[in-house]
Amino acid sequence: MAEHAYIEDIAAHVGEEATLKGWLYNKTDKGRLQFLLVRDGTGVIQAVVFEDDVSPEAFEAAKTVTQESSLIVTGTVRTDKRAPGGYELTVNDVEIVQLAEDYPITPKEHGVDFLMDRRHLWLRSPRQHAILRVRAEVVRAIRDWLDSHGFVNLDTPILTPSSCEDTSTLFETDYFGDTAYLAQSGQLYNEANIMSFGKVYCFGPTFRAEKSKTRRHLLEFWMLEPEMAWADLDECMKVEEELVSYLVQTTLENRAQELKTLQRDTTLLEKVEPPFPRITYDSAVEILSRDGVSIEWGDDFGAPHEVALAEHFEKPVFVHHYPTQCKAFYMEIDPERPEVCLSVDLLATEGYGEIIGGGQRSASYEYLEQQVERLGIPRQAYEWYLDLRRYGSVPHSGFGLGLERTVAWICGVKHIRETIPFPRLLGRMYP
RNA sequence: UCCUCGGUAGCUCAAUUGGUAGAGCGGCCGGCUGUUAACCGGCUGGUUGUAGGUUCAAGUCCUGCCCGAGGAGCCA
Repeated sequence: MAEHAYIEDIAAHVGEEATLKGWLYNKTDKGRLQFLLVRDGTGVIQAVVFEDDVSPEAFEAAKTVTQESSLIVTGTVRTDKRAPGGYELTVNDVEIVQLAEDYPITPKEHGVDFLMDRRHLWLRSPRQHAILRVRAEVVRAIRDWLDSHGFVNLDTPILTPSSCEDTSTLFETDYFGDTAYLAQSGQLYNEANIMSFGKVYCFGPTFRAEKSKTRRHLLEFWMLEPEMAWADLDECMKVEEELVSYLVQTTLENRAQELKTLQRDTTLLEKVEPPFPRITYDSAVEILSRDGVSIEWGDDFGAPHEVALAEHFEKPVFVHHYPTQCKAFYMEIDPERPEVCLSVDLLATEGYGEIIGGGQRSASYEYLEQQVERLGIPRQAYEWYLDLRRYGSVPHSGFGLGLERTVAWICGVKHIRETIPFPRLLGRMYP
């Protein structure tokens, strides 16, 4: 293919002739003057075609080209205050590569159902493009930060054997006669990995067959799970706030244009720096009862509680020491108060709720053995996990960060479905 | 799974107390050298989700079903 320029680099081509390859985003027909808004994945530029400047064939192409047709335009790059973006192409040739007919998504309003059925095309819209660029930035930042802070990336399996008492929230698949389940978490495997590598993380898709139908849930979502040997609850929180602050600040810096497209008010995001406020579950319950949001000690927080709590803070807030009964079986209990455990959730600002759940894991063979027995979990499936406490057990902590929830928060988008290219939702697996 | 709301033109919606189904956008034709979701004139558009029921008459009222949205629970 012949060399061509990209719109994001267009400033370097001012005064030169450039060839752009892309798609027609929109067009204004002024008769002898055609304004073509061309996008190429890296940006959008206005290409101006004047009848006297081009061949009759090229002008005809400009006049008849339709929304989302693929095209190649050649022209001189200029700065122009009248142009959206500040740069403009004075065209001397237009070639239609493929003429799109009746592209369904117009620049006007559409409903959710209509757009979701056309997700493969919706991805081209400026807003979706901006959100997914932010997603890619957050992913890059996650890896950058962890890789440069001593974490080893060791991904964990997606096909896993039955390992809990309740398989109702697991997707089931055939494993040559055995039953395999799609992973809900890589954490247990991470715990094995840290005993070899110290600090590790896995980052990949996880699956929950929950019949959740809310703006915060996907059946398939991406979760980052760092795990650290020799880290207690406090160190866990420090890593979380450092990481989250880095993600937010990096995105503010590198994706300012996209956040502007999304009309994101970044006032609160700019304040996201360590340390984050830390409150215990007990004081969270107190705050909530003062607010008149009913909660009984021992109950886990629902979405309304998380929103009400977060409203008291201008930064994400840690809630730690949850009741042991409402957290996972492997959480370390507080030696002073066994009714609470060394767990911590991070609640985002502005009503986005929980973006991280984690804490210190139990290092005790005896306690975990009891837990497995008490909950009626098949012991055989956990023998390897118990081994980790038999051969050099150490205090350790880790957490899971929901990528899509984090991206939704940073972008300020209402629904998580827009933060992943092809969301898997209750009752929706197409396209 | 439960609660609430909805389904009318390609899209977004309107349609009075049950009385001839409408607008904007899109598309098509024409006009314009500075448009920013352009504007101006014309044309094009319908098995009102589905199956029954009530009625002289149903988009409108009743019942079942299907589909969607918002919320709850659960969680990242």
